[in-house]
Amino acid sequence: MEHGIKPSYPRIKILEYLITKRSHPTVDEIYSNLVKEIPTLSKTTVYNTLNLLISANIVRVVASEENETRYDADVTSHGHFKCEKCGAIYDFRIDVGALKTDDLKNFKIKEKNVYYRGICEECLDNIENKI
Amino acid sequence: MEHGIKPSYPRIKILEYLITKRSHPTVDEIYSNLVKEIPTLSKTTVYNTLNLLISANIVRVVASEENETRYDADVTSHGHFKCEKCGAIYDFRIDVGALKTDDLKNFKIKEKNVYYRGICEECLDNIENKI
DNA sequence: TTTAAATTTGTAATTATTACATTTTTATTA
DNA sequence: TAATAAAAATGTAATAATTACAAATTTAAA
Ligand SMILES: [Mn+2]
Ligand SMILES: [Mn+2]
Ligand SMILES: [Zn+2]
Ligand SMILES: [Zn+2]
Repeated sequence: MEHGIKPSYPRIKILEYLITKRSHPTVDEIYSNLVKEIPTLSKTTVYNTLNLLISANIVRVVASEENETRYDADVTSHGHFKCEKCGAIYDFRIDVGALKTDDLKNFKIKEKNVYYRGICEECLDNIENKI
Repeated sequence: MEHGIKPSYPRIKILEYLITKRSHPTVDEIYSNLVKEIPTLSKTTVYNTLNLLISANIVRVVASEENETRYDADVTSHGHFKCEKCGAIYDFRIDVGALKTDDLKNFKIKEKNVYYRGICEECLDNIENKI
């Protein structure tokens, strides 16, 4: 595994889950799905591994207003949209660098997050079709 | 109180705390400070009141990566910067409307959050002075 | 193969938040 | 004003997320 982390089986599977699913899952989602394949997996290992991946900058936490921590293996700059109907978190492209932030000119910015909330296209369509 | 909420004493004090302090406090901070003045205050009341103010759109939750909910009585559009040294959350002006988001053109956006993390000017100065 | 180091596990502790029944306060009406 | 009803606040218990930590297991090194 990259960044000097030893690639144990649980670690590989957890990162693989994040990369392939791209659902910005919670610890619970990761654990519930992987425990089928790795019956000895513990939730503590999921927490440990995610925190390890975060300190290695391979994984990021999705900023949100909810008190549910969601994880993302895409560490490139992009925004998140959470649908309040279906709960899904969508990625979207956004040029965060284009934003002028004079107020922070003497601050050291390490990470930028853009988080929107609303109703996704699919849920809007469903509402229309019900009428 | 605005928006049809009856202005009880705890409600007034909680909103007043948010407006005057502007520190984006946690429930714990609000409770710990106000209980000095209102000895019968309960933490549940703080939670109830904040949730009430949120549904009335008088108060917003600050989006972040931490699992600590922080509240803000400034519901106008602005960004938040969290200093990882001192923990303070700074407001900054940002023109969120300037961001193009073609990916979300068929989505209904209800709320936009911009959250930065890094080191604030004051903490950077302190680090320099120690050298 | 022995030994040491790293990783994983399970349980307990901590913390944040909500649920809910009871009490208190406030407003309404006789 | 006194009785009543409605709203708000309180305290405790329940739930859920996360971390702490010691013991067990696995992996790597000698
Ligand atoms: Mn993402
Ligand atoms: Mn603010
Ligand atoms: Zn949706
Ligand atoms: Zn600082």
